[in-house]
This record gives sequence, structure tokens and C-alpha cells, in this order.
Amino acid sequence: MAETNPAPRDPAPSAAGIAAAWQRERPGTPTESIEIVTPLWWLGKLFADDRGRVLREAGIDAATLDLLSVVRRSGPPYALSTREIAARTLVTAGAVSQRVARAEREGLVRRTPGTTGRRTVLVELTDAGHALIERSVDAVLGREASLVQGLTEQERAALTGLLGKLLEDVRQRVARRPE
Amino acid sequence: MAETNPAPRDPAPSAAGIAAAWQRERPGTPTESIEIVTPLWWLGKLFADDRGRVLREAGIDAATLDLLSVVRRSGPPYALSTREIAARTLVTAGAVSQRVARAEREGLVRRTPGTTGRRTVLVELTDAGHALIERSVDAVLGREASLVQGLTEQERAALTGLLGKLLEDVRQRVARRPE
DNA sequence: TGCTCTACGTTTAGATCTAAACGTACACGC
DNA sequence: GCGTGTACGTTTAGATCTAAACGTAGAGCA
Repeated sequence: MAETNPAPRDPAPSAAGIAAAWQRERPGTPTESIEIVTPLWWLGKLFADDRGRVLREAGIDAATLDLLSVVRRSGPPYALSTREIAARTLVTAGAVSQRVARAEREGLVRRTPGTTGRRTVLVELTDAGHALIERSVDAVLGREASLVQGLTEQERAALTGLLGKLLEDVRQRVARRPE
Repeated sequence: MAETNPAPRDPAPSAAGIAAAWQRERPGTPTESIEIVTPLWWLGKLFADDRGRVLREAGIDAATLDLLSVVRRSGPPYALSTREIAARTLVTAGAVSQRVARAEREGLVRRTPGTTGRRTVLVELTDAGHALIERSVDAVLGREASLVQGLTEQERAALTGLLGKLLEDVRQRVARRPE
């Protein structure tokens, strides 16, 4: 029998509950970040799992969608170097190499020697790859759009602003490592 | 030579840029969710990677921290069943079993037959495990707290509220799958 | 011209997760 | 009392990722 992560019959765990538990067990624990970082992580997982379900029906997986999307979005001639793809998808170049190998095996992309100097390899969409991404992207983004409808227009705008600000700030703090 | 994900020398990619690219390439693409889901994902990865660095110095990994934390937080007698742990940490029971096996090999936890009926197995903290989590939790949470200082008190409260609301709402929409 | 150094893509080894198959203890109905 | 089903933890197979080792093409420079 399948063993998917059972839907919590208990009241869904809450970030506030976790912070409270730490305070109860270890008064003074610095829990200020928990109610931001934890829901953020849970939401990421919820969206990722849901996206996985949508993609399974579309006959594509998240890694391949990620790859085809970034190339498609870059516009004509729909070709990007491995390194460029790695930087834009937040995975290592090694992983990109493997993803490209898989997608190539399925006939979705093609590797061509980069015309520009350097020893770059361009990853290019085939017609099949182009058709597949065209077919999937609306399904994925449409579903995600429906998932955020619980927030009002104003709330979504506020959330977008706060996430953007936090992202930019955390990036800087993480970049200059100290403290 | 190492091949870590190079810090983007280019301007850091932005969610707004991705949405704009889709609109340019495919006018009408439903991109409303991108500026929420994408930064949310990126922030999750930033926090996770940073946490990994902090933990490496503390001599523990994220999976083990997750395990020890949930047991420690449950309070005396610091023992939880495998199933309970799986539900609270959002990984499958199989993964918990493997995590426990690793932690047990390192002497951080102990498996004891559950006294209560059923065939439950309780995972219990050893003294070493208790000491390790006690030593790590402030480091991790303290670092995270410092990472969210770029937001004002009010902004953090607003973000907490919005994330909480969205989380609850998305959970419901995902639970009753349809639409 | 020839040497060296750097950038880049690929390959490999190892870790960890999920999904599914198991094996078994206990509860429950007959 | 006894079979049957269900809950639970573990094991296994397979997928995918990261980190590191490679191999090589060009750029820069003497």
C-alpha cells in the first residue's frame, strides 16, 4: 500500500505552536524567526508537492520544467549555456548537465556547440520541447494562481513587497558571510 | 576545485523579471502567482543553505537537527513515536526510520518499545543527543533571527500574518484537491 | 610560438529522499 | 477463541542532487 505523507488528522501543526513549545521548554530561546521561516518552508513544500501532481498529469517533472522554462523564457533563439542555466535555476552545473542529458534523451532539447568563442555548449529547445513547455506552463501557473486566491489583491501585493524586501536583504546578509 | 553555486555576478535574478519575461514571450500567461511563489522558494533555499553552514560548524546536519528538535520540543520524557515524528517533520515514515538509524548509530537517540499498547517504537533522546540539541538550537535560531532583522518589527508582524493566512488557505485548497 | 592559467561542461562517488513492498503485532467481529 | 484486517516501523529499489575530480579549450603573456 502506498505510504504518502498522511494528511495530518491532528490539528495542522502551527509555527506559533513550535515557538511556544521552545519557550515552554527553554525560556529565552531566540524564536523570533520561527513564524517567518517555518511557514515559508511549509508553503514552499506545499507548492512544490502540488506542482508535482499537476506536472505528473502533464507528463513532465519539475526538474525538466525548470530547464525548459528558463530556456523558453530567454526568448529566441531559445538557447542558453549550461552555466547560465545553472545560475538561473539555482542548482549546480553538474545537476544541469544531468538534467540536460535526461531531457536530451527524451528529445526535448539539443546540445549545440556555442558559436561564440569560449568552450560553451548551448542547450536549445527542440520542437517537441517547445511544444511541451507551451502545453505545461499555463497549467502550472494557472493552478498556482488559483492557490493564492485566498489572499485579497491588497494582501497579495503586500506579501509580494515584503517577500521581495526580505529576499534582497537576506541575500546581502548571506553574501557577506560575517555575523 | 569546488563547484559551489557561484554567487550571481549578474544582477540577482528577480521574480518580477521572470514574470515580465513570460509576458513578453507569451502575452496572457497567468503570472500572478510568480512574485509570491518564486521569492518564497528562493528564501527557503537561502535559509536552508545558510542553516547548513551553521550546522556544519556545530557538527550536526539538518536532518538530525530536525529529528532531535522535534523530540526535544515535545518535552519530558523526550520520546516520540516514528509516526508522530514523520507527521511533524513533513517527511515520510521511511525517511524517519533512516534518520533515526543514523542518529542511533551516532548515539544521539535510542529506540525503546512503546509502553502503550500498539506496536509503536519510541524514539528517545540520549544524554549526548540532549546535549547536542541544546548546543545547536540557539546557534541556528539566533542566526536566523539575525537574518530577518532587515525587516522592521511591524513588517515582520505583517509578514507573519500574511504567511500564516496563506498557509492555512493553501492547505485547505490542496486538501480538497478539486479545482 | 609556446606555456600557463582559468573557465566550463561532464563524470563520478556518496548522501538522502520518496514510493512501494514487507513483516508483524494488536484490535475487533463473529 | 480465532481469523482477519489494519496500523506501524523497516527495508529496498530507484531517482536526483551536491561536491569534487576531471579533461580540455582558449586567453593572456613572454
